[in-house]
Amino acid sequence: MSETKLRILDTASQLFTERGYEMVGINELIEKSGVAKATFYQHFRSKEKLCVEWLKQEAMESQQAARALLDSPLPPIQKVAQKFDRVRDYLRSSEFRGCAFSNTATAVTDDNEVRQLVTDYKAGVRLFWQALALQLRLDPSAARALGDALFLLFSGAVTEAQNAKAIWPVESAKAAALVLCGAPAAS
Amino acid sequence: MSETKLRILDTASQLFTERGYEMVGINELIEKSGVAKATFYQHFRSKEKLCVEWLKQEAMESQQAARALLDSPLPPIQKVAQKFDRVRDYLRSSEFRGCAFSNTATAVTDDNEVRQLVTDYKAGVRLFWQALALQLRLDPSAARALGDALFLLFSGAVTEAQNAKAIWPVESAKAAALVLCGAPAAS
Amino acid sequence: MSETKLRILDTASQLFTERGYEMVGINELIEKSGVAKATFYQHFRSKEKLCVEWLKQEAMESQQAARALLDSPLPPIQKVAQKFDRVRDYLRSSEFRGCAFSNTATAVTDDNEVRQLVTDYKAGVRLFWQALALQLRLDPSAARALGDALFLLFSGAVTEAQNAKAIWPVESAKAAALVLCGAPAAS
Amino acid sequence: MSETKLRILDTASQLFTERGYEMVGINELIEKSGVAKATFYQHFRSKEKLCVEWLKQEAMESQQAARALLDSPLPPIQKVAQKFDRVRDYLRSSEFRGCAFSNTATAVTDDNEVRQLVTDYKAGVRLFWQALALQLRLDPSAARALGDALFLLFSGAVTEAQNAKAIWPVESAKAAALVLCGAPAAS
DNA sequence: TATGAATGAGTGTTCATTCAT
DNA sequence: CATGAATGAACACTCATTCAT
Repeated sequence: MSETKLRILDTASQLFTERGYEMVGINELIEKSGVAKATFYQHFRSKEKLCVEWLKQEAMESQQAARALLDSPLPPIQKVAQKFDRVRDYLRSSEFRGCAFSNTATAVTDDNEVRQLVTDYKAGVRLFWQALALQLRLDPSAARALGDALFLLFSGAVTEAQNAKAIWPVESAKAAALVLCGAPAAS
Repeated sequence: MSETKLRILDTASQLFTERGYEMVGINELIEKSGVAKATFYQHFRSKEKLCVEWLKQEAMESQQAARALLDSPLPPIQKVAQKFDRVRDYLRSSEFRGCAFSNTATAVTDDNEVRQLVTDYKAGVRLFWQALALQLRLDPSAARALGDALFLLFSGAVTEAQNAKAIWPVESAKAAALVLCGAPAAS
Repeated sequence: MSETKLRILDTASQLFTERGYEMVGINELIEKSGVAKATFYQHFRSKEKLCVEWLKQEAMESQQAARALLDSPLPPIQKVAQKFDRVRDYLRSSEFRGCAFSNTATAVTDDNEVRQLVTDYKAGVRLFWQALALQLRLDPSAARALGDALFLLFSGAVTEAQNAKAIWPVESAKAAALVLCGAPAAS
Repeated sequence: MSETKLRILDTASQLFTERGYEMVGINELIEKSGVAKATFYQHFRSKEKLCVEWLKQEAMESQQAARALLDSPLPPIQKVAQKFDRVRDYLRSSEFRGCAFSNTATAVTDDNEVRQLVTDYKAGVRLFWQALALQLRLDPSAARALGDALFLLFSGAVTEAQNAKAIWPVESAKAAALVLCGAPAAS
């Protein structure tokens, strides 16, 4: 990937994260990237393709972090706690902009490459939580149920932190998650 | 409220719900409403004001349903179940478009009347879940924690049902909610 | 003239004077007048007709004042001075909005009732200055020349006071006018 | 300056001069210029910025002519006469559209870049007349007074030529100007 | 006479995209 | 590989005016 293309992608990542896919125009994007408009279109066939590449990159990074956490030697219950702590830090640092995938999905039509990407990404995240739940309990059926519950708690926490511009949803969700995992409730 | 204004508001409600606030232009809106552009602007000072009226109406209906459920003679645990069942039916009927408030919030800048409306609405929903939790347990502190957990599970279920275009998140969230409420787990 | 019509005309007079004919919309006009839109159009066939009635009224008042000044027992040279003093006071009180007729003429097409009104009004003003000049000197030809000069000085003073948002053009024009009239120059 | 931008500016100059800044819409402008709307906005950030560029160009040309006249070896009294003769020719050729700066000032709000441009331009013209007066008389104070008188006579002549669609105001003002300059009156 | 509701034609501006070089 | 210039279609919004009652 050329240095120019990377610079555009970085700029896009920053702007899309900050304000959302459709609140960022091509003009601002190329200006902040320092490239000409035609140069942009040489690297990305359309704004939507740029969005796709951005989300693919985000998905890759997210999946690597997820795998690393799964493979780490921490006790599973602490992995759960860490996941919430990390998103708390991320939300604080990003002015509570929430989940890039969920947010972007609201801005595109249904029969759309971006939509498919979101669906696939979310399916992957769900699998992560189920795998993590498997590390907690041996019964596969119960693990799936617990994993889904944790996934949904986590998703709700991110969404409502974005809506409230506050961190309490993450803390509350973390507490509930630990309860569901069988840990003694924190005060 | 005049019949024309109601017709515009109904059209807007449908289009905004289906495709989101900023994916719907004034031109389409007035065409589908069957009114002239100037007629629209005689009833709504701006597109954003229309959005505000739409969300206010949605909030009112939602709050009335919430109050009715709280006041109903059902056992509290069944009220929790019903809440999830209702959103399941709604999501099915609306092609999984998710929460109008969360979705709209992603499409507006931060210092904005719409944003405030979303924040206020969500605060109201949170209070609903806490009140419902209070009907389950006597300890107010535990009730608040449970209420928040249910609120976040519910929110996550709606978000991920929208992302997956599937109903399983609602069912899974409902099951987890019942577990948190102390009910014996359903299969 | 009905009381309603008068109220509209008064409001128009104020708004047109303050901001100019085309910077004032019908909507603002009827709102500030406190009448319904259809009521406005019952009294004035169009915005342009309103403009015509406004200018006619302005012209009448102006001509009455001019006649009164001509007929007053003051020494002619003092009448000249007074004319400049009065416009100075008017400009100060109106935030230097200048001549309603000249300003309005710039905002309408050429083959237009308003344009004709402006032309006629200005011809009247020119005659006023010539009549005043006649009171100063007996030679009719020289009086016409002096009258025109005073007319143009006066017009330039009003225009440039408006452009500069300052009163000096009126004072300078007055001084030059007095010189032209044969008075000893003021310092 | 690109050829396209120049074409737009030329078209604007012509239309604004003929009918005034706000009587000319962007649509007509681009159609007469033969460019697409977006092309226009690539060259001018707004209609107002176009106006600014137009007036700046007009001001530059005017100032160059003024300087050239001041520097010419003509007797000062003939420079005065020439100034009036030139504006007479211009008014005839432009259907008596008058002063672009004065006319435009009536069409914009007060706290406005265009307004400032007008004020500055007019201050420059005033200085021109004062400088010209200085070439006639040695006493600086009297020169300032004479310069202002000539400036206002000139301005009034242009305004009233526009209102009357006639050339006599320029001729009368010229005659008066020569009188003020101490020349023997022309018939 | 007075009005509330409706309108067609326009305003200035921005969008993502393409072309010729 | 990069660019400056151009574009059609859409954007949200306002204009002066008219209609039915």
